Formats: sequence, structure tokens, C-alpha cells
Amino acid sequence: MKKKAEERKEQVLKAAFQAVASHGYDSVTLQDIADHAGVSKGVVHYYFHNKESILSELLQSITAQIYEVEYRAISGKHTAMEKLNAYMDCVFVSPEKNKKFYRVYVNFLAQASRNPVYQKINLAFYENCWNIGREIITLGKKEGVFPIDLDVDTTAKMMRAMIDGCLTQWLMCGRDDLHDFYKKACLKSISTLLQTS
Amino acid sequence: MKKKAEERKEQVLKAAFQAVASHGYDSVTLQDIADHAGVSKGVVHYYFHNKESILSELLQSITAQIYEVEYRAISGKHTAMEKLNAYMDCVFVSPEKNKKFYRVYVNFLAQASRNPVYQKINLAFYENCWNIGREIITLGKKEGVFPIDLDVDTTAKMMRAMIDGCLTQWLMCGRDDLHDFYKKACLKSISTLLQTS
Amino acid sequence: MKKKAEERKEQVLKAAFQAVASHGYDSVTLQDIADHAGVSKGVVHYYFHNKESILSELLQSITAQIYEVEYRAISGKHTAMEKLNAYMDCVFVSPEKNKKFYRVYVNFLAQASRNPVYQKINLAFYENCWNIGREIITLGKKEGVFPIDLDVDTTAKMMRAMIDGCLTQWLMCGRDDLHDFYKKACLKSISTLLQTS
Amino acid sequence: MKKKAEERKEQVLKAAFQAVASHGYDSVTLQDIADHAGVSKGVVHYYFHNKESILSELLQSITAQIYEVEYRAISGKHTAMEKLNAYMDCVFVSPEKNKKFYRVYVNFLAQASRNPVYQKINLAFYENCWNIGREIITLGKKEGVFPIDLDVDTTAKMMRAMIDGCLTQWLMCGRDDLHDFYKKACLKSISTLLQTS
DNA sequence: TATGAATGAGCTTTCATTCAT
DNA sequence: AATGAATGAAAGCTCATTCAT
Repeated sequence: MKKKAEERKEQVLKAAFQAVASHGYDSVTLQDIADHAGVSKGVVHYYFHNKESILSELLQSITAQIYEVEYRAISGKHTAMEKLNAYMDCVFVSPEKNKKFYRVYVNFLAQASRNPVYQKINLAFYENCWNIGREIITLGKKEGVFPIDLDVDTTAKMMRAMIDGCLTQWLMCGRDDLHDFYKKACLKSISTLLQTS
Repeated sequence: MKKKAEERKEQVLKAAFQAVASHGYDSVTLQDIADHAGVSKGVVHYYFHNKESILSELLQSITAQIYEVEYRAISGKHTAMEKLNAYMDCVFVSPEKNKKFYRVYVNFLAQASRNPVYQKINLAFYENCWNIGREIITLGKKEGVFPIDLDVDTTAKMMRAMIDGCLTQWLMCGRDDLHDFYKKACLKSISTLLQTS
Repeated sequence: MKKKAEERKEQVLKAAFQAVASHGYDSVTLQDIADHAGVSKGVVHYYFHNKESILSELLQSITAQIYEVEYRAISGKHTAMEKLNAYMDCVFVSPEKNKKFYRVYVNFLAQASRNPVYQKINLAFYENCWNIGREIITLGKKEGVFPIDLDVDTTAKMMRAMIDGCLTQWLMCGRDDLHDFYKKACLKSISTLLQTS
Repeated sequence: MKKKAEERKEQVLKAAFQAVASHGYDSVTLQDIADHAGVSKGVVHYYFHNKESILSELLQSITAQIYEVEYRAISGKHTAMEKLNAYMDCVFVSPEKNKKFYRVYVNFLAQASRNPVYQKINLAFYENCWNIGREIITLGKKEGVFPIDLDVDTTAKMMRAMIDGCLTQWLMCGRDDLHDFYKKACLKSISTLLQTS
């Protein structure tokens, strides 16, 4: 019973992701979500209290998933540079996936700039991202590949700023073929930041 | 006649900016805009074809203004580092102004991820921003303060990515007091990128 | 301008009365009201904040009107018995009008039993009705046609209870032809109450 | 089997009464009723064809119960005045019970003013109430305590009109402390009506 | 019997847009 | 030029009812 309900919610959230990706945060309707899920409008209201609860759970869900994938990627590697490369491979996964996720994500950021609920969820995501950065930097310092006096916290934040800045800029250019350019440039920039004290 | 009309449009656009800043992109109504402008709803429709035209003209207007201010700032300086510092002072102008502008701007990015009209306007803004970066880098290379083999185009793009990434991250943290932290960290990161080949 | 708006509100309220009379308080829709008024649904929302505000203004309006008519009726008469007869003629005006009003009124009473807004409006109506009773009774005592030790307040309340009880009972019987029976019986009962100390 | 079903229906009707009393006639949902009964929504539909059938059976049930209690009360007494007093004690049982019942009852009257099904049920209740009045009056005439030429039918109807009028007025005033006032005033008024030809 | 997941009709409300003045 | 009354499409949400289990 409980399991079925969880699956249903998951199904609706997946549909919501698709719907927001194609219609945009503020244009998306519950009907769109229901259509994407292949269920009736009633189902959406049966499993979620209201529209905002679907969307905030969606943000929660996708940021959690992204983080999990990223964290798993760096966990499999053992040196700082390997972790960094794995992280970047993960972050710049592919034009298609990045486009879909960032389209949705920038919509949520737009909301978060006003809505504390989204803001809090995004902040938790930031914390996770920064932690990945911190882990890589700390390890690199131990290994002696990054300067010992590098500011861990600040650099971790700059890493994520660079990543989000690059992927946003890439998304806005509307050119899938530049994905690789941005990936390489971003990696190079971050490497520079990490190797300079 | 023509002049009066231009002033009217300008008045409405200013009101639209305030209205979007306070109510949010997708919550703002034409009534809100009319109220902020101190005119009737009819006026808004008299000077603009529809809601989207107001908002796209607004994006056009604010990005043009931002660029103009930034460009003027660097024009007044003569060395690369002076220009860079002036640019950053201009970009990280103050918590209040940055918050107002970026709240509106992330909303437009969210739209631009889907709407080609906004996308084109934003791309023109990017071009202008990149040009500022290029100008600074090229001058610095001439002056011998930046490595001669630095990739001008790529670095200019990374500069803007860093700036947008930092200001977005700052905005999402909801802490005005971190404005200075992000400003300094961003300047330091960009300096590092510019001084490392 | 202002006058036109007042007329519009009045028009909508009249339509609301007709709509509630034919569909019932809780079945009536804003579309019904708009249809009865011969306007679009938007107009109803343009002049009233929401559904409840229409309905509470309706109760306010009809109770005020009823009172006014009743008060004017007794004002035109000079002796207690003349006033009483005029009052009863007014209250039991006709099967059609009584049916329409009481159908709507019992719906409001049903709401008022739960909603303080309606309750307050109804209480004001009661006060007015009781005042009419008090006026008649006080005059009758002065004239010597009613016992001097008759309790003015209590008797006024019982008068209205008798009237509402009779008209409700008549309405529920669904027989227009009994209107006259109830009118006479009510008048006789009230006369008895007034003439017995 | 049959018995179980009867008990189930009774259970649902009791729950419906509580639910209507607390949520109001037109706000009450089948879920509310199911919750009050401690059963699932399906059960409600299993034993009742639809929402209206529950509510009409509820009206049937509560009016029958009220009558039964009232009738039993007067049956235990032997003189007209004793019966009248017992009747009034029964009718004005307590602020709590009267409030609960009349809140629900006025809602049904509101429905009955439009719906023949409810109207018929209420008419049957009226008949029962009038019969109680008739019984008391007839006995009183036999005993010589009421005028011999008193119109039995009419007076019985006026008795009930007075009772319903008083209790409705009391309910609408929202003051529990006036319960006793209305009880006494009602009894006095009815006594006057009965003792005056 | 009993459950509660699923449906979708129908409601209130918002608001961009039109247009008579 | 300017107003704001009027429109009605479209949205979120509620809930009686159905039905597979």
C-alpha cells in the first residue's frame, strides 16, 4: 500500500519534471503534469496537497538526486584530481541532460529568489555541493597537489559558482555544440583556481 | 508627440521593473505595473502591444542600462587592473541594487531558457559583457600584466560566468552581509584566472 | 461614474436574489448570478470581492429593504391597531413575494447559524423588527388598548417569533392557498398576546 | 445480516448528524461523515445510494426521534397543563442540544424550501407536532381549562410556529444564556393563546 | 463487505485584453 | 490620449461517485 503510494508520488514528480522542462515553471499546469504522468488531474491532488507542494518536492527531489550522483562519482575515485575530473564529468554530463536539468533549475532559482521554501531547499543543495568541493580541495592539499594555504571554504564556493555560471551561460547560448567548450573551459578555470594560492 | 510617447514608455518600463522586483516575474499583473507607474491600465496597453512586449522591452532596457554603466566605468580607467577593479565595483554595486536587479534577471533567464525572444536579448547582453572582458584582457596583455598566451575569448566568458555564478549564489543565500565576501572572492578568482596562462 | 457603479452593484444584487431564490444558497453559482443579471461572470467579480461578499451584501440589502417597507407602513398609521394591521399586511404581503423572500431568508438563517457575518446582519434586522413591535406596543399601552403591565421587549420578540414561525411553516407546507389562513391566524394570535397581560 | 446493515446505516446517520452539526449542511463532505463514523468512504456509499439519500434519511431519522421523545414526554402526563409543561421541557431541552439540533434543522428547512423530498419529510414532522398540540388542546378543553370554542387545528399550528419561531430567534442571537428567557416567554405566550378564545 | 485510489465535472477566482467613452 | 468597465479563457482546487481489489 504505502509502497504503491510512494511509487505514485515518484511518478507524478517525474511527470512534473518533464512538464516544467517543457512548459516552464510558471506556465506549467496541473493538467500538464497529469498528462505527462498519464493520469487524471485528480491523482495529482490526491498525492499532493497543492501545486506548490508538488513543485517544492520536485526541487527537493532533483537536487537530492543530482547530489547523490555527484557524490557517488567522486567517492569512486581516490586522488583529488581524479575526483575533480569525475565531478566535472558528472556535472557536465551531456547537452541533453544538462539542458533539461538547468532549464528547470533556473526556474527554481527564479522562484527561490522570492520564496523561502525553495530558498531553503536550494541552500541545502548548495551545502552539499560545497562539501564536494571541500572534500576535493582538502584531499588535494593533503596530497600536496593544491597549495597548503588555499582557503577551503571560499574556493569550494567559487568552484560551484564557476560551474553554475558556465552551465547557465551555456544554456542561454542555445548551442548544444558549445557544451564541450564550456566543460573544458570550466575544468581549466577551476584547476587554475585550485592550483594558485 | 513622439517624445512624449517615449517618455511614457520609459515610465511604464521603470514601473514594470519595480513591479517585477516586488511581485515576481510570473505574479506581476498589468495592474501592478499601471499602479507603480501611477497610470491607468489602459495606458499600458496603449504603449505596448501586450504583456510579453513590455517584459521583453524591459529586459532589453535593463541589460542595455547595466552594460552602459559598466562600459562607462571601465572607459574612465586606463590600465587593465584599474579597469578590472572599476568593472567589479560596478558589477557588485551594493546589496540592495544587486538584489533588485538579479531577482529580476534570474526570472528573465528562466524565461530565456525557453523563449527565443528573451534569449536573443540576453545573448546581446552577454556579447557586451564579453566585450568588456575582452577589452580588459587585451589591454592587460599589451601591458604585460596578463600572460600573452591567455585565450581572450574563453577567459572573457569565464569572467562573466564567475560574476553571474557568484551573484546568483549570493542572492540565493539570502544574506546581504555576504555581499562583500562574494565581491572579494570573485575579484580574487578572476585575477587568478587572468594572471595564469 | 460612482452612480453607475452603484447601479451595477444593485443590479448584481437583484440578480443574486433571483438566483438564490431559484437555485438555493449553496447551489447558486456566480455564473447563475451573472446569467440572471445578463452580464458576464467577470462583472460580478469586478464589483464584489468574492462570492461571500455578494451574499452578505445581499442579506444586508434585503433585510434593510424589508425593514424599510415595514417601517414606512406603520409610520403612515396613527393608532396601535392600525399600525399592527398595516404591519401584518406588509409582512404577509402576498404568497409570491413571501415565498421568494422566505426561501432566500431561511437559507441565510441556515448560514447565519454558523457564520458570524450573517449572524450580525440578521441580528440588526431582528433589532429593527423588534423596534417596530416595541413602537406598536408602547403606543397601544398609551392608548389603553393593551394592558399597561405588558412586557414591551419580550412581547415584541414574541411577535416576531410568531411571524417568522408562521411564515416558515406556511412556506414549508408548499400551499399558497394557506397564505391567508396563516395571515389571519398570526394576526389573531398576536392580537391575543398583545391584549392579555 | 439485515440487522448488521441496519446498525451500520444507523451508525452512518449518527455520524452524518455530528458532521452536519459541526461542518454545516452544505460544507459537509462524505469524507467528513465517514471520518465521524470511523469508517471508510466506501462504506457510506455501500449503504446509501448517494449523498442526498443520506441527508434525507438523516432528516427523516432526526425528526422521527424528536417526535418520539416529545410524544413519550406528554404520554407520561395526565392533565393538559402537565402535558404542556412536559412538552415545553422537552422542546427547550438545553442550550447545547437545541443548538445542535436547530443548526441542522434550519439547514434542512432551507433545503426543504426547494426540494420536495425534504419538504415531505418535514411535513410529516409537522403533522406529528401538530398532533401533539391537538392532543393537549383537546384534553384541556375536556378538562375545562381551555375555552371550549378554541380552534384546535389552528391553535396547534400556532403553538408549533411559536416554538420554532422562538428557538430560531434564540439560535440566531448566539446567546446561550437567553435559552431560559425564550423558554419562559414561549411557554407564557402559548399559555395565553390556549387560554384565550 | 469494505477499502481507498482514481476520475472528472464543476466551482471560484484571476487577469490579459478589448473597447466604448 | 487616457480611462476603466466588461469580457471570458484558463487556472487551481474540491469532492461525489465509481470501481478494482
